[in-house]
Formats: sequence, structure tokens, C-alpha cells
Amino acid sequence: MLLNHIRNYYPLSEEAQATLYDCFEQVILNKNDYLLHEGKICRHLYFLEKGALRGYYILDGKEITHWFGFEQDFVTSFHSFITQAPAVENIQLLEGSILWAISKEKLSRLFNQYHEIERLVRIAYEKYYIRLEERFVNAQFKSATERYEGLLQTRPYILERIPLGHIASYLGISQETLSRIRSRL
Amino acid sequence: MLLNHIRNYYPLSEEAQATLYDCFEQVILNKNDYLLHEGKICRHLYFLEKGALRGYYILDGKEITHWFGFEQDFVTSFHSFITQAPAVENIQLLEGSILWAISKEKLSRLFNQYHEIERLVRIAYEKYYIRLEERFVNAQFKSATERYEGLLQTRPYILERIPLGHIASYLGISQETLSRIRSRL
DNA sequence: ATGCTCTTTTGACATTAGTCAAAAACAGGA
DNA sequence: TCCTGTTTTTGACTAATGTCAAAAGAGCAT
Repeated sequence: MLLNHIRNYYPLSEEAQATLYDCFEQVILNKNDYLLHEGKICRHLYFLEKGALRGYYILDGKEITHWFGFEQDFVTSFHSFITQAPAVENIQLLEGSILWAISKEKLSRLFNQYHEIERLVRIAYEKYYIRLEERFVNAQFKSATERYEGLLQTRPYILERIPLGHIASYLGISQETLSRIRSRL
Repeated sequence: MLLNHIRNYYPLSEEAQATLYDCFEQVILNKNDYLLHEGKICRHLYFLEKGALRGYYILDGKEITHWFGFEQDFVTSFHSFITQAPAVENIQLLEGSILWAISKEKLSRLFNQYHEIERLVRIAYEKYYIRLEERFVNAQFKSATERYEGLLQTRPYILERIPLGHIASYLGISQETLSRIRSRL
């Protein structure tokens, strides 16, 4: 699954593909388990083979879910993973999941070994950056209703798999407001 | 200036530094000139030696300024530069400025030539990503007043150089609201 | 100083979204 | 089926922010 994903989406030589694949280790976790707790340093990047999870942090005593991960996503606490500083967020499983983990050290070694793997990650960052830019624009300049409609169009499956409370906080609105938006449509 | 900046902030071999530097060309523009118009493809990355500019797009007939660039920033329309699709945003000079431009083709050639330059850009993306993540969290989960106070603390110079209307839209609030927040503090 | 333009502030009112509390709907286990 | 805990919806009220219009202030050329 992971190997297929790499093969299909990333233009790597056979050798680099195999070496990359060998660096991942399988992790299996249950619903409500934590992949990362606030305050810990996130030392791994994960590929999510099956399942769902969320990143959230606490603001004014409330949980703010700021991203979800699903099948075929690479996930981590980017801030902590990049800086190796303690995480401000928690990563929690929303469903029982199968993941594949690679440590930051292994990844760095791969960068030295294969220019093409570092390129791949550079390009992956470009894509992540663009997506985050879109979300940023949505967050700051679109109304709650528009954000909800956008989510409906681009990732409707989220609405079926995730409790409304998490989705409301992901959209940056209260659960009551989300409920009212839905009843209006 | 550009060369110094590269020397000071990026760990490159002398050879790579020199080659990189040679790929930039100076651009001088006046206040209110445009570096990029909506609909055009952005083919260059710029280093801003002196001056100030903003990226904005039109939403519901209004200009939305979503970023500013100042001295020593690398700027471009990231979305268009990365995807080579027509830009949705405009980049406009807020002051007469001195810039240095490098084309996407030249940069790609440098990536092939020097692994270390591609690494540098990969790392730069990590930094940009983290900053954008912070702005995103601010936009979605902080109040207008908190966003203004944050700007005051982290980049007070913006407030002296940029008209309030642009700043309000950068903060995602109306100019009137910004004016009222300021009078309260 | 005068007039012109652009920027910033103020006022009155409308709209959006948040909060708190309670009711309704749903889901899973005994 | 009934109970229990969780999720979702509804109601009443409040707070934050937006909109439109007008006034005040600043900068600059004449």
C-alpha cells in the first residue's frame, strides 16, 4: 500500500523507492489513542494507510481541531517535526488505524543519500504550502457558510466520518452555528 | 546585499553561492507599479533588497491584501510560481523598490546542478510553511483585537509604513473595525 | 493660506456568530 | 425493548464585526 503509493505518486528510481520503503515501520493504533501528546517532540513522519485522525490543541480550555488526516495522507505535527521543539498540538486517532512511520533521522540520512528523495520532499512541501494557503484564505476571508459549503464540495466524506463537533472547530465556528447552517441548506 | 544575505543565512559552498548569485537580475520599480497582474503566470522568484510590496486579490469587488513583503524577503506568487498556472493575485509595489529576480527555469537548473541548493529551498519551504501555519491559526481562532495586538508585537514597523486600509484587510477585518480597535488601546 | 485628494475616524444600524441551557435524536449494550 | 451516554438541534439572548454615510485630519501643490 505504502509502496504502491510511493510508486504511483513519486518519480523515484527503483533503488530509492526500495530504500525509502525499508525505512518505514508499521504502527497500529486504536480509536482514541494518541500519536502525539502536546509537549512531546514529534520525531516521526507518518503515512496513514487506513483510518482517520485529527490534530488539535487547547485554546481557552477548548479543543481546537485544526486538521484531519485520512487514507494516503502523510501526517505529523509539522511544526514540531521540523523544529524538533515540543509540540503544541495533540494528534489523536478518530478510528482504528494502520500507519507507517519514518524517523526524522532516517529521513535526513535519505536526503544525503538520494538527491531525488530530497527533491520529492521539496515538491511535497510545495503542495502542502499551496493547500494551506487556500485554507488560510478560506479562514480569513470567507463566511462560515461558505467554508462549510466548500468542505461539502471538496471533501464530503469528512462529514460522514467525523462528529460535527470536530468539524465545527475545524471550520472555526461553534457547533451550534454549524448545526444551524446545515438546517438552513 | 543579496550575496551577503545568501552568505549569512544559507550554508552553501562558495561555488554554489557564486553560481546562485549570478542567476539573479536586478529589477527596479516605482511605487504603485505591479510586479504581477492577476491572470498572468508568475515566472520569477524575487529577493526584495529595498522597499515594500503587497499581494492582493479581488473578492466581491474588494481588494484583499493577504501578504506584505519587506527588505530581505523572498517573494513571489507562490501558487502561480509553483504550479505555473495563471495567478489569482496581484503583486503591487507599496514603495519604490530594488529587487533581484531569478526565473523558475534557472532555479530548476540550479536544483539539478547543486543538491545543496535544492536542500536550501526545501528548508526555506519548511520555514514558510510554519509561518503560514501560525497565520492560519491566528486567522481562524483569534479575535480581531488579538490579531492586531500580535502584529503590533511581532512586526510593528508594518503599521508605520503601510496605510491602515491595507493592514485591515491583511488582518481580515474592515478598516472601521481596525480604527475602533486602535482607539480603544 | 487655499483647495484638492487620500486616509482615518466616528456614528447609527444590521448582520453574523457565540454562549448557555435545554430538548431531541441517535447508538450501543444489557 | 429500555437505559444510558453521546451527539445534534433548538431557543433566547449577547457580543463582535460589518456596512454605509458623513466628518475630520494629513499631505501636497498652487
